[in-house]
Amino acid sequence: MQTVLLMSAPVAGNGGGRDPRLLEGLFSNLPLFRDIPQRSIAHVAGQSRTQRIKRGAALCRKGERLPGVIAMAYGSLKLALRRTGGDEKVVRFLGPNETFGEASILLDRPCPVDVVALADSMLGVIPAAPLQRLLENDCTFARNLVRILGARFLDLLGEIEATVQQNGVQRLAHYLDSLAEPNGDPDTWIVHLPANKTTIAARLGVTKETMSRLLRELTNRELISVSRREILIRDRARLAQLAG
Amino acid sequence: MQTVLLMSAPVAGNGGGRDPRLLEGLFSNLPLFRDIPQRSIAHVAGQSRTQRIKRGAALCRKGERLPGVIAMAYGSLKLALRRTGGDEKVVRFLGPNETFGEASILLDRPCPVDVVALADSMLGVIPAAPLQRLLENDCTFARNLVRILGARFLDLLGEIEATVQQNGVQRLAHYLDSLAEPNGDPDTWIVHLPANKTTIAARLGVTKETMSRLLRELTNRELISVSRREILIRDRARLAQLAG
DNA sequence: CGGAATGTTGATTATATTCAACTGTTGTGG
DNA sequence: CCACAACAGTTGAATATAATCAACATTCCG
Repeated sequence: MQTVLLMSAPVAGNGGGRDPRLLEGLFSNLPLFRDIPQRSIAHVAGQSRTQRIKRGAALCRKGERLPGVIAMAYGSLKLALRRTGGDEKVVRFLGPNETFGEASILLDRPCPVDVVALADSMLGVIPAAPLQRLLENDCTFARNLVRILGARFLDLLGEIEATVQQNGVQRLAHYLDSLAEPNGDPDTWIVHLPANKTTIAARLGVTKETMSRLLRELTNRELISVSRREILIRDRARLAQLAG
Repeated sequence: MQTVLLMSAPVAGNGGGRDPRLLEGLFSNLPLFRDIPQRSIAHVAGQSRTQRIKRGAALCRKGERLPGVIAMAYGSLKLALRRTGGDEKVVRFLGPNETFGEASILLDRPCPVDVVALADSMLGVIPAAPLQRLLENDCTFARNLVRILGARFLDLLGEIEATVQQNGVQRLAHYLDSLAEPNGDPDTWIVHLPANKTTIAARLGVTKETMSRLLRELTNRELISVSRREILIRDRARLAQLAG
């Protein structure tokens, strides 16, 4: 642990600050900077800043300019599209060591989604300029970006596939299956939902009411049991089968 | 016009063949190879082949390995996801000088969609090896890919946004508006549908029956008139307003 | 403790699908 | 060139799925 003496320089009241050490450590573990020389990473970190953001606050709204590529240190964010009627479709959750905004920043396009904190969070903000320069000068960085953007593209296509060819129950079953983690008991699995049920509903493209009914449906079939954000998978095989 | 003497070397019965000249010309105009030295393009062309494909035939099925990045010379393809019940969701149409498969090929992933010819077509097939080599050795190529993949990603996100927050009429209105071309008359616009109505329906994510009803709806409101694949936009302002 | 946020439930409604029958169009081989 | 089969499009009725509306219950936090 760093002492207060080493802690970051002036932190603005708005939650922004500088802390090149911390940023360099954060960036070094990102796929974005894989195999990039440490001095390049340090240089980018020197141009970047940290930002704290409170649960419920928006880092950026759809259509605004993103301040830079976002690299999560801790907490969690949601990326969401607004829907008619005030509700939303969550496109992705963002947790520690994940990044967002590469495409928007490098193509100089406005932010395609709302970016909102689900919990008090801290993240690094890497402005466009040093990334553009790195893209010009370091082929490894360009190749990292090709991998990242390619994977994002294919993931998104997978999302479309799921929403287009599966109904609510199937999507929920698949989602739960994808989050299943081993339990003490070898027969059952546990899922800890990464957000509240309303937000998970938005992630699955249904309303909270529908989500509630879907969970009850699976509970009635004795496939799962629900307790707050903890879901016990009682019959993973049948659940997976349901997912298609 | 080339004479028979200059025409491509042995063309296999399956529609595949070699024609480095033609391929080099085709590739030179692609964003993929922008600012790439002609000799590199020629080298890639030397490793590539042409392929003819008949209307209705599949170039590749979802889950299979793509033979390479596809570069359209003439004709048109659809990229589609299969849905339960045998119908499909068309993700993209592909016309002359457009490319497909960069992400799948470079990340060595299976083809994420069915690729089917809507008309007799010819295309270039660029196998993975020379592209991988170019990616390793030519930063410009890597940067081209970053632009292309980034744009594809943002386009796809736009698609999701449209399907998620607009109903059928709105999507159709927006789609027609996006295809509108000037007419003789300055008050009206014309749209030539790039495929038959069933396929356009699949592009918009509705059934052909719904598509038919939507078109009639817009016709009844005197916003358009329909004649085969030709659609006359009679009131573009109101149509665009409808699109939201 | 109390108010705000989150979640549940039932009744009703909107939107588009499915099914079925029918019409129109196109392209092919006799 | 026509007959005809395959394909494409239209229309109506019944149905499925999930959204919306409204009321209430529960949980979370300050």
